Amino acid sequence: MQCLAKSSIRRDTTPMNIWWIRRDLRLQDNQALQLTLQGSADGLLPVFILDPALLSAPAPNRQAFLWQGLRALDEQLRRRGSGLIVRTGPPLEVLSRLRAETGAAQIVAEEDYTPYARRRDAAIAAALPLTLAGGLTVHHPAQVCKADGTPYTVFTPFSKAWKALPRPVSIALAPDRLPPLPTGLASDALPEGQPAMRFVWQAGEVAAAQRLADFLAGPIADYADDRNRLDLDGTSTLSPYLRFGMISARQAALAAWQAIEQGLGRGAETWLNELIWREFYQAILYHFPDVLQQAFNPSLRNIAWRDAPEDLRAWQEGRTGYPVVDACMRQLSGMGWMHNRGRMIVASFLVKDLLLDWRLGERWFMRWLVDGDPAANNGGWQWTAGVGTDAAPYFRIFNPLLQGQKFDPQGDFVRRWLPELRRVPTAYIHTPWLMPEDVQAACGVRMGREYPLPIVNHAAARDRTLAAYRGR
DNA sequence: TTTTGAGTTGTTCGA
DNA sequence: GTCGAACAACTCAAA
Repeated sequence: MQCLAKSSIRRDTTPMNIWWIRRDLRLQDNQALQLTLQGSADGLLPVFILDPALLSAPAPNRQAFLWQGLRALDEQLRRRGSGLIVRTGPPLEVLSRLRAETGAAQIVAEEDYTPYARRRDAAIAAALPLTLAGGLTVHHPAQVCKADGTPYTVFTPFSKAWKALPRPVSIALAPDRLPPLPTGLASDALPEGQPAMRFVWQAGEVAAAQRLADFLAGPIADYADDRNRLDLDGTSTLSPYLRFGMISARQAALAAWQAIEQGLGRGAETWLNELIWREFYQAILYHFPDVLQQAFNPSLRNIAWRDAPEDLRAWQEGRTGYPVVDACMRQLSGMGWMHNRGRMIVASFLVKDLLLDWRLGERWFMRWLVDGDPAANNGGWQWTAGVGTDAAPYFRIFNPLLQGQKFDPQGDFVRRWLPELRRVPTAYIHTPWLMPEDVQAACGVRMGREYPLPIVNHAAARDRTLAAYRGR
């Protein structure tokens, strides 16, 4: 009762519930928010917790995006008569204290499927009245299972079962008005946060909706073909928004279904499939949390990876001597994002040309990606390395020259991210080491000086990798 | 229980 | 230049 006496909060008038915001930074189609409002209490306490266990991981771009998104959410909340409360510390302690301060009854949050989130939530649910709501995915991972109740581990049957489930019919609109915050409730300041690069991402629900509208008005029509082109803006670029729930998976899927009905068939179908891939990897992580530590496929856990820190650094810094690989890596450091085709190219290069452990690449991506999501990132890396569920066949090794020529035919993408190659003729843009001396002189790129020679011979590296995979 | 068909995203080689 | 087959064998999912 001591804390009651000390407290300056009026807690006698309005009973309230806590909306614990984690990766659902939106007011529209937010099941956790709806559930909080539907509870017995009249008051609403939107809370974001700065959890040291999560924020200690180096991810400057994602954090900058998060802070910006929280500011945007705070503004949306204020406009509706509420506001965002920010607190710092281990979530269990923070929530306990907050309940003591305000007399809040229930805590509601959107369910998250990472092993850390599940451990955390289980511990909190054991001590406090925590209710979890769906929303991170369209369908809960436990819903998309085989007839015998076990999870799918192959994409195609998973997607068939996913599509056979009843479609969500409507989304909940953002509430017009929200109950006011109790007076005198302390809130920590949001960190400023410096992104590692000139930030091109506009965070928040409004920006997400705009991005979706732009995608639906243009690129979706040719998505089936153009999504693979590095030199075009053919993708949705919604991944950072989906990562932080600034748009819900359900909103995206509904948009895809509508587009299909409006006759944007092939493009929209392909995009829906990509959304289902996202759900697939969330489900894999949910059912097989160990994938974050080791290969899903037990027979591929003992590949003899090379130990070559110099090669790793060359890959990280984008100076492997393969222009398309280097341009993609510079795109990552330059904008905290990489084209999906690029992710496959550089992942294949790290694993199958350099024969370095896929987990090194997984970690590097998590550090820099603004959309870095443990499930999707891990799924992608295991797929490329050929060690995961439904993995690429061992012999599927990307040839960086062919990939560059196919998906960046004029070299526009390479020139955008590797300005040192701007004057290299298109005929040599993906194979600058083949330039004769006079061409090198003419375009001002001397191999080994302005641009590195390839750090590995692809054909030889390919044979090395085939041997390593056979010999495991 | 057994059987059958299928499995995101590629490359290379030889006709 | 284009085209089809080979690259292994295995596991999954469903009948």
